[in-house]
This record gives sequence, C-alpha cells and structure tokens, in this order.
Amino acid sequence: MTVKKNQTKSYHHGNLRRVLIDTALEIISEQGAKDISLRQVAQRAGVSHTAPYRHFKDKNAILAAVAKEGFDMMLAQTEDRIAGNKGNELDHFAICGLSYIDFASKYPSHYRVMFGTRSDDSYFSDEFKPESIPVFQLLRDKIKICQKKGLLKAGDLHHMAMAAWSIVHGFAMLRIDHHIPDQETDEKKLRELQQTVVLTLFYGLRPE
Amino acid sequence: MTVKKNQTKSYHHGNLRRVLIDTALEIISEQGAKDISLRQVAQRAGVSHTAPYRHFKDKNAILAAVAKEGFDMMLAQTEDRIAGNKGNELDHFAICGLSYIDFASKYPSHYRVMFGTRSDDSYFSDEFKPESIPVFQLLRDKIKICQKKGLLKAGDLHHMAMAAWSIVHGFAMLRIDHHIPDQETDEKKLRELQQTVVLTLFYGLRPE
DNA sequence: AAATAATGTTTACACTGTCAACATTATTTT
DNA sequence: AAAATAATGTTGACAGTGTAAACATTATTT
Repeated sequence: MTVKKNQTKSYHHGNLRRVLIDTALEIISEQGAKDISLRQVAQRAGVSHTAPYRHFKDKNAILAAVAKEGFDMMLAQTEDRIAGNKGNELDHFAICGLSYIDFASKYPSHYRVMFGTRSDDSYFSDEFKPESIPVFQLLRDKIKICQKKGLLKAGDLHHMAMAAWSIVHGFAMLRIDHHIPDQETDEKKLRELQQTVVLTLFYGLRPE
Repeated sequence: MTVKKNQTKSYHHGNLRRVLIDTALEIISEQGAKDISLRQVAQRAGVSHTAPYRHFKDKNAILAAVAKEGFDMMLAQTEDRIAGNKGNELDHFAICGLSYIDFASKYPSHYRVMFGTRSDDSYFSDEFKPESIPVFQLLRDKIKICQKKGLLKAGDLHHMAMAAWSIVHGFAMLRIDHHIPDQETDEKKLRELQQTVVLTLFYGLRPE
C-alpha cells in the first residue's frame, strides 16, 4: 500500500494506461469508433504494438474503459447543471434530457462506445446495464419525484423512463450519425429541433 | 436488352449478387454487422474471396445493398399494415411508429446496417438521406394529414417528424442493442413497453 | 467462328488482433 | 545492500482481413 510518487512520469513509460485511453479517444474522434486499431493506438502512444496488453486484456477492454469514463463524465455534467439551476423538479427533469443530448453531441466518440452496437457484450454487460448506469438512475429519480408532486402523470415508472430515454437516445444517435435532414443541420436550427424533441417528450408525460 | 433465361442457375455461378447479399445477411444475423468479413461471405457462398468484387465495389457497397433492401422491406411492411387497417389517419400514424419498431426488432441485422454508425458515409449519403427514405416521407405525410384534420397539434412538420422518429429509433436501437433493463425483456413486457413508448409520443403530439 | 465483355481465381501486399518468448526496469524480500 | 520477484515493454510469429493486379474462363455479341 505504498503511495505512488506522482502520476505523470513514473515507472517505465509513465501512466501508459491513461495515455492509451486518451489516444484511443483521439483516434475515435478523428476516424470513428468503428474501425479503430489497437496497433495504431499503440504507435501513436509511442509504444510497441503489444504494450497495451499489459494494461488491457484486449481491444474491447480499452473500449470498455472509454465507456466507463464517458458515464462518469456524463453524470458529472448532468449533476453540475442541475446544481446550477434554481428551477423546480420538472426543470431538473428537463435538464436531464437536454444534458444527455448535449453530452452525446459534444463527445460523440465516448457516446458511441457507451451506447453503440458492441462487438462483444461480455465486457460491458456487468457494469453497464442500464439499471446500473448512474445517469439513468438519476433520470428515474427525477421522474418519480415529479410524479409525486403531480408535475408528471402517474404511470409505470420504468416504462416512462424508457420512453424518455428512447427519445433522447434516438435523437442523440440520429444527430451524431448524421441522419438529421440537411435543412436542420446548422447549429441554431439544431438547438431549436432539440427543444422541440424534448418538449414533445414533456407533453407526452405531463398530467392529464 | 435480352431477357435473362432464369434467375436461379444461369451464367457462371448463378446470380451471385443475390446470393452474396443473402449470405451477408445470414452472417450478420449470426454474429452482428460490426465485424462481418467479406472473405467469410465469399467462402460461404462457395466462391473465391475476390469474386464479390465483380458485383460490389467494396465491402461497404455490400452493406449499402443490404440497407437498400431493408428500406424496401420496411416500406412494404408499413404500407401493408396501413392498407389492412380500417382506422382513421391517427391510427395510421400510430401504425407507422409501431411497424417501425417491429421491423427493427424482427430484422435487427438489416436495421443496424440501415441506421447504425457507418464506417464510411459516402456510399450511403446520396440515396439514404432521411429526406429520401420513403418510410420517413410516409411518416411526414401522415403527420401532415393528421394536423390538417386536427388530430395532431399544429407545429413545424419537420420538427414533429424528427421527434417521432427519435423516439421510435431510440427505442428500436435500445432494444436491438440489448440496453433494455432485464425486468422488461420478456416478449409480453416488451410489447407493453413498446405501447407506452409510442403512446408517450402520441400524447406529446396531440392537440392542446 | 472470332472478338469482346462479364465473371471468377490466384497471387500478393499491407494491415489487423493476439499469443509466446524474451528483455528491462521497479518493487519487494532477504 | 544484494538478490529475488513482479510489473511492464519489445520482438517475432500466426492466422485473418480488405483490396489491387494479373490471369483464366465462360457467356454474349459481332
């Protein structure tokens, strides 16, 4: 249980694990998550092509690490925004949705690894089931509170949460995968569109 | 402009193009679209590993062909269901959404290729922009008609269509990528959940 | 029947993920 | 302190990938 001297330049390479994750993200941002190559990551990190295997079991393990980091970032961002808002619980519910889409738009590389199609579920299944994703729990909590206060209609909590998740996830995916029609793709129109989408969800969940 | 003798056993191999698409789909169903290999497709089709290049420019071109077929199937299914329904235009709008999710659930391989993340947009961009996807046009048409008849609220057509698309696409994606919480994954609960999701959309778009 | 186009194969190359064997350096044990 | 051990990094190998070039065969057109 000794304390590490410092994080930046100790040991062989330094903190290669950290560098590899960052490099992976860098490459994913440039050319997409789909065909990222471990060897390319290693090369850009200035290390031999098998060095990553000392820190990750295989390629999927690196992607899982990227995903985990993404979940942490997403939760932090959402909590920050809620903390910095004076509105009521319904506003906070809205922030969950908007923040979710914003995160996906801002960090599409992370997001795709987090929620995209996985070549092998086994590395993700334990830790990354929706039930255990903090930001999804937060969403459910907000819905529950709003229901109690009569700000949202009654109804099966899980189903309502899935409806909410579906719409923000769907929009986020369409956005980062460039499936939004051309007329809507400038930044200002996109924000209007995002508003409409989230509002539709709202109207769909409000009390009768 | 001669007529081909028959489709099943003419020429060198027969209709290799068709066989390759089917084989690709078969493999995608088995092991996912992500890491399908051209050589594997060729081998299973009983042909050398470069034979596909006489019918498709490259790997993406095969996937694009799969996607195109998927769009056709999806449109046909949706139109069939609408034709076989006696309800009003609002019902038909609902059918669009339900049919969409059903298609994705039934043919996840097609669906992922159609709307998943693409390694190279260039093969898809022309033909497969949302503006030109028939089933998306159908959805917009239904919304427009319902608006005219006062069955849906007024508002920007494109935005409302994107909201509708987001929720069905989001749910479909979460479903086929196994992001639905465990308690909901038996077939009966899934259908209930699907109902809730689509109903939420409905309530969100109904008149004030 | 000869010429040509369409279709399929062989060979080759640069890449990929991952394993095994080896090398080096940090840490622990003596 | 030196020796032993664990952690980390490298080299080399292997099977598998996409795809281009050269060649072979067969159907179609002339």
